[in-house]
Amino acid sequence: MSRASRRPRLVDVAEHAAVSLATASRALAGRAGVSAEVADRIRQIARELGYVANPYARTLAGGATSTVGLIVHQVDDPYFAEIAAGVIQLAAEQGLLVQICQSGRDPDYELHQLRHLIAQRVGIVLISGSGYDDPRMESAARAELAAFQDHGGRAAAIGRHALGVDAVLPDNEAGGHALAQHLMDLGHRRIAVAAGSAGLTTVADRLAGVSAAVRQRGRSPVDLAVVHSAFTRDGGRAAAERILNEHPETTAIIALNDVMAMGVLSTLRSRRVPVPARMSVVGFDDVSVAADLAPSLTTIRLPMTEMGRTALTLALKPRTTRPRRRPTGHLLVVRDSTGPAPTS
Amino acid sequence: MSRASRRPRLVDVAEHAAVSLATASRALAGRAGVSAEVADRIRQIARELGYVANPYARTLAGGATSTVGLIVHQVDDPYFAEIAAGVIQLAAEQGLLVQICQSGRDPDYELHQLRHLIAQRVGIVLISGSGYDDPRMESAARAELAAFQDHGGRAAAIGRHALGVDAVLPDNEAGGHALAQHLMDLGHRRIAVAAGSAGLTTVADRLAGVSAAVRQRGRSPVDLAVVHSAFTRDGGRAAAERILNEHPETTAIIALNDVMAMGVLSTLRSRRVPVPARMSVVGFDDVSVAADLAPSLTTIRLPMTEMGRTALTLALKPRTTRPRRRPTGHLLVVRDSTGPAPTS
DNA sequence: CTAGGGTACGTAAGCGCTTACGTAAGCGCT
DNA sequence: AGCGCTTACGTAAGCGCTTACGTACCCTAG
Repeated sequence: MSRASRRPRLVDVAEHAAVSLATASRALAGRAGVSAEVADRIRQIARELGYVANPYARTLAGGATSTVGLIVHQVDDPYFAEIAAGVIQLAAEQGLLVQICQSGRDPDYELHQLRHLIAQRVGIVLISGSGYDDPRMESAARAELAAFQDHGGRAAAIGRHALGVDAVLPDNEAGGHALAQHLMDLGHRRIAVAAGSAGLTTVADRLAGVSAAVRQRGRSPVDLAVVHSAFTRDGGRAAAERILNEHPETTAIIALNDVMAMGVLSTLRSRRVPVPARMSVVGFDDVSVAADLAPSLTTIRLPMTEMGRTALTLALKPRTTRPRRRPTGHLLVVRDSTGPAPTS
Repeated sequence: MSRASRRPRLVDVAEHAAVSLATASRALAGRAGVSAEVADRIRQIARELGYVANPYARTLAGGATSTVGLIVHQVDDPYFAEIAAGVIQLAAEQGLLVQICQSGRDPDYELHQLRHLIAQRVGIVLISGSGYDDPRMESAARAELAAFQDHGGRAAAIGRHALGVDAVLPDNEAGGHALAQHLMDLGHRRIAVAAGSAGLTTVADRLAGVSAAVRQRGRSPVDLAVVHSAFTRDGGRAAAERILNEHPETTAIIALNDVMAMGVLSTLRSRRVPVPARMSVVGFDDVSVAADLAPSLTTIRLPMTEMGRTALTLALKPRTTRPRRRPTGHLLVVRDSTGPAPTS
């Protein structure tokens, strides 16, 4: 290996400016104790030299850690991809770097990743994905995050509320309610839900909204069948199979997220069930491809990219005594996958 | 803030094991100079204490940097999301963390991100996205990577070959050739290409394959119209508009990637052009949603996730004098978006 | 004119690790 | 027995920063 000149260090800047290390450090950090003109000169020289602080030295010496750890289930799931895009965007604007981990939807592995991230001394942890109904499932992660914050770390959650940290939370219940309402308005009376794994709060909340809407419909009762499966495309396929087999009279399927809806549509296509003529389908999230599916998907729009940005914003603000909660808006987007209930 | 006990440090491990810092360090790094039994004892104690080396201290002291920087255009573009998923997967298996950056398809910003990553002292840089025809566009990045490697950094590229580093490269030309061949076999003689920005090697290569296939068809000549636009869904929409307006006799559109194809399909849908009855459409990449589009997309399959893994694998191997090139397989996947040319 | 206090800067002590070098013990060889 | 070599370990010098503390200096008030 050749050895081109090494990167400039802080001493180089200090020497050029004829000041001490401490002064140079203070000037570049923008801290008090340096006269304005000296600080300007130092910054100028640093720029000319192309000086960039070594983050390892900086962090080791007790400075701020400038990296944010982001945990998602799967980056190539469009829901998480959009969240990640938002986080990365804002991080770049702030000069932060983001370390990304996939939990693969496995709570144990997720905990492992969380520990790993903290062990790697990231300054901020952002965790997305659904929480678990059973509080014991969350308690380990919760404890880990609490200890992390006690050591000065900052954390925020996206779409989960039981972690004891700031969170940005969509109103899953209202969204579920709106979907069911939309279908009932179209005359559907036999509705099936392709739900994600039982035990997930996201599933429970969205489902609760659906049930509530159905229950409010006192007269002309509605049949509601719930089939649990994985929150993935294949999960959606499996759920649709079961719905077609076990609840053949169903006229509308509520998939609890868009990725499942894609699986549902796929199964309906291969089973030659016309959508929406014979079966209406709705999703949840409005991932960007939802509009391009066959047929385009009626769904609840969540501002994923913005959610990612908001979560980082929360984590960047000084911590409050009680965890903050930022609600996100949501919107029913009606497209071509829903239509009037077939008159059998 | 409470101060729960600090994380264990190497001295703690050393003390418990009654050895020196140096010995503990060697044992945990698996380096020579420690007897097997002592090394085992040290590792055992480290495990019990839950010791995890501080990566900042380790790196500062000259140890290996264990973080890989990944540059993509946009994480929520499915092509890049799948690459990222592969990189993150393998990195996790290897105990590495990945820092991810978005270049937003802007060569200047990409260079900025590259510099930032290197300034942050990542150990490995992986760069994806298309290269540029004009070698001067790549030269700055190339120089940056060369200097980086001279300082012991490792780098690999995904889908770009002019960077002077190891690369995993799909055969874009053969893919383009296969697509054109497929359409000509179906009887299409007026083909339009919805190409990404001119100046991108990926575009040029795929286009070259298309042209070659058309040229080889000596008898029964084929009209080929090329429309350049952005490598995005909106770019696909715009290209399709122009094709419909300026080349109304077109019977098949080759979108040079799937994301553009999504835009093309979207435009055809709103313009009520039946696919494939009136117009065949093909894409390139086979992103996971390609099968769920309306209609499902005929395309060239590239193993994106595997490409991500391969790139990291290359970077992890000791460097060779000449940059290595790993070809990737590709496969024509025929679905419902292509059909026989309409007999006008 | 001097005590007290603020400001601007320098000195030096780490942060937690890796590693070059030093040393003592054990080995085989002449 | 004495030599040199290897092996196993310890000592200590950094890596490039931040920051507590120390020291000039200047300004104001008494």
